[in-house]
Amino acid sequence: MARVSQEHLDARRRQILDGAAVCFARNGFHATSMQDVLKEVDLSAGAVYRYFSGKEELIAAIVGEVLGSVREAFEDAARQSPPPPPDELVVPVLGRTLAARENLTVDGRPAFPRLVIQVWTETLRNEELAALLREGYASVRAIWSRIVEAYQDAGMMRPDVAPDHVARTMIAAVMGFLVQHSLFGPIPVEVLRDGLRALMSMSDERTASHGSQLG
Amino acid sequence: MARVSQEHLDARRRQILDGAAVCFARNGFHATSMQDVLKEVDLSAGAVYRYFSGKEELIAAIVGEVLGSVREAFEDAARQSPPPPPDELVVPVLGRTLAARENLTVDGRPAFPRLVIQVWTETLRNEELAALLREGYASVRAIWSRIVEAYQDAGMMRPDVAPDHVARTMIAAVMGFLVQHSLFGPIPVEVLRDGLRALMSMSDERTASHGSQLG
DNA sequence: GAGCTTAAAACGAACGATCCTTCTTTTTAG
DNA sequence: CTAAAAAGAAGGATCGTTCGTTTTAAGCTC
Repeated sequence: MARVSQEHLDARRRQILDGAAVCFARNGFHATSMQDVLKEVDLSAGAVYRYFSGKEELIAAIVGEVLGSVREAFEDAARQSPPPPPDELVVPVLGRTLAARENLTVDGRPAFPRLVIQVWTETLRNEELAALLREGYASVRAIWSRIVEAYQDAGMMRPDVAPDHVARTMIAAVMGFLVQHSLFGPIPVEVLRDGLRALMSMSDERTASHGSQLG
Repeated sequence: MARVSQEHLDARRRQILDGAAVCFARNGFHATSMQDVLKEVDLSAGAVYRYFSGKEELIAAIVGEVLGSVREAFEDAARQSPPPPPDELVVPVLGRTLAARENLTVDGRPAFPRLVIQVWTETLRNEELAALLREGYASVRAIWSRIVEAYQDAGMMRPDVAPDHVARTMIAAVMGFLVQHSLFGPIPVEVLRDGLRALMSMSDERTASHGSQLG
């Protein structure tokens, strides 16, 4: 094809990104060869290298997309008003995250959660990508801290804990759930929701004095 | 050296494992070349291949050790009697995990948490290692479920949530904390402890009827 | 609108580099 | 002196990438 429509070019680029994403989710970035990718997307080297300057750029593009999707999932969930309690806040975050790129699968399982872990390891060796991750993390952390402050202001939560610490704890729970999802297969989101709900039911008797006027 | 003492053989094996672990924590298993490992441990190929049949076996050995250490950390913490509440249970788990292989560092930072993430990705592509991970996870999950049952039996936690769900949630929190530690640098364990403590202080008003007789 | 033109798009063989591993040689400890 | 341990050059395979060739589709001509 020559002098092809912009839509075709975009579709090709996406085709390559999707095929590469599947390969990377299956085997990781560096155990996946370019030949693997070429076979998966059913294109020749010449075709792929027209759209991406090399493997590095392909990886960077995918990492960027994945980080963006996760960040959006966290930020969108936090946009709800009024902010739902933690156990319910976690549902839309994971819902959106697990639904991301649902069309891409690795032996019948969604590829995206696997991709997330792979992306984490890649940020460990690529400072540029690490900076991107840090930026998104900082943003999410700040937004979620606001929600925690709301909990405290409403007397729903003891006020003597730094909101940031609670935010990081909640983010950790979501991350860990995502890991379990990747490593052990699909888990209903309700597992985490109910788990948090149960934790929330534990009256803390050691320093019980906080705003909630007990009925 | 010829006809060398058993201790020397053991020390060599450990030297190789430690050097390789640092390399793998830095760059991942498959972006690390054998030459990288050889340079790190300051040995020749002939020496290393006397102790390990190849890269694959080296990876498997390290993955096994890492999974074992993490599993021990989780199980040991659960052995405390009486079982501490979640926020305090989490402290020894992370303490032991973060202290594992503390002598190994990647540019000044502990290598072990990074290694954990790398291990996860490796289990995604190696069914044998995946089985090992599943086994350890199942064991930890069962043991932690017991602790949750104790919470419920003592009236500290609402009894209408499956203990396994709570166990998985707590494990998720620890895993996620570990991820944050790897990706963003050292975090005091108190962050997670206080975060959980705050969550535990949230009286769940929707279905408040559970055993704890509010004083 | 059929056929030709042409430049873009895709192909795929092949290159140098690097990979993991082997194997011969050298060194070393008992 | 001897056999184990370590060395390190080199083999074969595979890697990412390039580049000359072929195919294709949009535009032009008649």
